[in-house]
Amino acid sequence: MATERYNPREVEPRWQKQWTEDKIFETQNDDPREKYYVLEMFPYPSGRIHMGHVRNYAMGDVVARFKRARGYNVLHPMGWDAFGMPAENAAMKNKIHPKNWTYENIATMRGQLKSMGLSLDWSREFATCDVEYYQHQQALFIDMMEKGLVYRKNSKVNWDPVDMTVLANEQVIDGRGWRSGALVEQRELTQWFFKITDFAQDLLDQLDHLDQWPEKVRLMQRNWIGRSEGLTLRWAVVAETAPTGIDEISVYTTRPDTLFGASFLAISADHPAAKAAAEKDPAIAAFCEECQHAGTSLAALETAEKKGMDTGIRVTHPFDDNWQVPVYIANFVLMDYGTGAIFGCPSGDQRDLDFANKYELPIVPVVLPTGMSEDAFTVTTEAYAGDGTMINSRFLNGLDTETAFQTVADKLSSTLLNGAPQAERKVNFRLRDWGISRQRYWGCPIPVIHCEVCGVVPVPKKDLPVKLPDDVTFDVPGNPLDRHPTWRHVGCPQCGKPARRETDTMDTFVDSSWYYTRFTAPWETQPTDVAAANAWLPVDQYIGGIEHAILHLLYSRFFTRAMRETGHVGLAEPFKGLFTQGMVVHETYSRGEGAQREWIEPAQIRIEEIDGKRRALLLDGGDEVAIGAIEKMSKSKKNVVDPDDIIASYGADTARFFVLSDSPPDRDVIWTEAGVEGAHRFVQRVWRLVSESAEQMMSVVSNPAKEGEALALSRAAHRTLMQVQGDYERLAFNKAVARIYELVNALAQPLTTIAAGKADQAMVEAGKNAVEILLHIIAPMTPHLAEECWRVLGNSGLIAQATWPSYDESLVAENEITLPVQINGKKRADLTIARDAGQSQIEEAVLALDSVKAALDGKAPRKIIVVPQRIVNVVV
RNA sequence: GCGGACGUGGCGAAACUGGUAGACGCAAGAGACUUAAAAUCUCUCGGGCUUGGCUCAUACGGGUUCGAUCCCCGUCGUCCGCACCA
Repeated sequence: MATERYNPREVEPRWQKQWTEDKIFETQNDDPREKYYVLEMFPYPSGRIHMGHVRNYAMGDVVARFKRARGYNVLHPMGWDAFGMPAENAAMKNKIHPKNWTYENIATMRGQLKSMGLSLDWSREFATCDVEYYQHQQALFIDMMEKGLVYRKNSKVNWDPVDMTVLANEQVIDGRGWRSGALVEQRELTQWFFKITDFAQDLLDQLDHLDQWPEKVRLMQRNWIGRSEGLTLRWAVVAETAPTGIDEISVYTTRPDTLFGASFLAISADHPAAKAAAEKDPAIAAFCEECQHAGTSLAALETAEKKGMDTGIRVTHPFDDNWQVPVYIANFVLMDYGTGAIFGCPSGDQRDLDFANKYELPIVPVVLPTGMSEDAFTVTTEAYAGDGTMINSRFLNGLDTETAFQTVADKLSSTLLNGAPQAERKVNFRLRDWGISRQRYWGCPIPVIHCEVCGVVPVPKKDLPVKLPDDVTFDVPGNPLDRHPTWRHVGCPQCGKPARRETDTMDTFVDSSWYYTRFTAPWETQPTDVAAANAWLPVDQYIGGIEHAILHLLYSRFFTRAMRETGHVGLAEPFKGLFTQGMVVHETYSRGEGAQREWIEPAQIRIEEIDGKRRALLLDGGDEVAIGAIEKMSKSKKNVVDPDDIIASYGADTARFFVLSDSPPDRDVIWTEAGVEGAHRFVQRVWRLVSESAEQMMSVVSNPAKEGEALALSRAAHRTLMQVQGDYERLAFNKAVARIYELVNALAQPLTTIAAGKADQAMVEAGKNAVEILLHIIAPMTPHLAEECWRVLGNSGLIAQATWPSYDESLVAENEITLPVQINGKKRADLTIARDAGQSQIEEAVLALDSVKAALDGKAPRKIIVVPQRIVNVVV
């Protein structure tokens, strides 16, 4: 009867081997059962998995195993988001080829994931840097080109003159390249763009129907798309002030109602009128230059002074030919939003007001806040941007802002200027088209050829893939594809003359925008097997970090739409359910101050409590170090715990169980050594209780008790089964864990009695039934432990393939309930009564209680409130 | 600046979204077993008091309600997203 301690180092690999040999997680597309697609955001192969991965994949695995037990045909695949800059950085630093670096990392991380015992279908695995994958991405690109969803245009980019590359905005820190530290220049380059703005309205509208997404994410996307309704309004330039070729300036406004409050126009330094004015006036040219070199960093934007310069240009007010308005170049006007020009109404916009005060422009209040008198209302330093009644606005006076908006829009839409309507209603989006050109080697080559005669020619599909050449060097900065001796030279597919390949590669976000579709038929010779994609998609449950709330998820939503337009899938929304998990965080330890500060790894520390205060001491030498803030695990703060170490010392089940317990899954979880030990104690306890009693239970039938001593045990098991089932459906893993602890606590006594051979037949049968339920509900979280316990109970099959048990209704429902009894809203007593007792029966019983009698003191109660199955409140 | 979320014991958190506040875990304390330690088991564990009971307590101040951690108004604090978007 005495059993050994549970040894995960021996047990876990054994079951992993069995699962692999039996191929039980390999999913068939022709399986007739109802489908369920669960997916965790695939990892970037940076080198080793971290605790964030463990948490992410543990959650997905619980869902996959649970749904499988519930009878679904579950698709749970894994792959690698394998293109990107770190591989090239490693190449430059360590003289290793990006391809080797990447595939070596994948091999390492695959092994690590396998040691977690995840129920993944490894037969569908791929990496985005596999030619077999990116060739299809190139085909998609060509199809999208044909549908007009791809185009080229000149665009301003952040250019790092040292690394000789374009940088993303996130890679520019305080105006300098994040790697080189060089001052970043603004350069105009011809870049490839995806027309995501074609779908702006639909991407916005469909957010309302994504009801299994976190509200937070939907809101972030809504803001990012940034829809606004307004007017483009053309202002005639006063002829004698006009630069060459400029006879009107078009502005975008969401507040045409405030048109009579206009005191200036402001245009971007990149606006054609500004450029024209600059040609004539060196001072203006100098100002434009200054605007263009202004820092793009957050700090620079925050503190940047609003600056402007009068161009000398004057425009005529749309409603008054005798009213001239000055045109300024302003450093805060963006060329790529609206028309690159605005009209300023100082009384209604704080920024316009600051500008007007600085350059002594008129401030005319035009909107009177409701409930204020016109005499008392002035605008000096604080603008009023709200709604109200129009004043100082001629024919608009007395109208509300909304009516005034429509009046102005109607009038100017039917007024002609230079032969066209002076204004047009216009919906604008903040969302910009997606620039995908990257001047990098380690990415998917953009499959086009530049021919001097034919222009831009897509690579014919029969010539795909455009493979990355292997023989590249990284000893000098810049894009190795650009300086490759032969790769870029190619014959034009149309005219046959010498031409050159596009050397830009695609943004890695393109790779991750459709991988979930590829998983549905990774063997297919086309990008997708449409039938398979339509059958599996949408992903029922997608799980990943909140950091992808906007870009990855929005790009994927766009891509599915683009793939629908090109006939590769039949739906628009790829992810039905989305869950954003919290991070794994850890205390930080350090010694020293300021620049001398040295961060210390948790593995080198032991925690002791001295005089009631937690202290961190170095293992080596025992010096005390400072305990710092709890932060996201990061290499720089050294507060990382390596999953390999945890799995080696405690096993995968303990690691999985711990990251799922304690914190709600969408919140951060604090990694502590004590917490892990707690999880490990649980694993050991379950093993001990089950293995010690298994021999007694092995030969009996599993049977819940309906009466007698064992009833409580059966009730606890079946109630827990019902609750945990609900918790898993809602991804409330922490609650499931709490209830499982409760059940194990309830099982401890009976199982000990059974193990000692002192229990009667009914108890042993009920015990076996309860243990089986326990194993089923822990199996998704701690699959190896469940499998091992399942075996010692005498089962020959795998619990990973067993069907989820159903709970017995009669054991879940209580015949008698205990109602709390309140007097004036404060709990004073309990009342145990039949579950189906009627209102009057309950009232009678309540009035008979001693404490109620005492409180009433012979008087009748004012009111008795009975909430069925909940509570009774007596109002005295 | 705009938008959003959150605030409950020493700590992570529960409370079926208006019905017994603190389940479960961690930490701590006491005890049992042991030559000893580990492991295991039992008990205590928000504050106060006149302690078999009463009372206060869910950031703070109000309100609605028979009843508020939950709804409403205000204040403070923390975190997140966007950020010159016209």
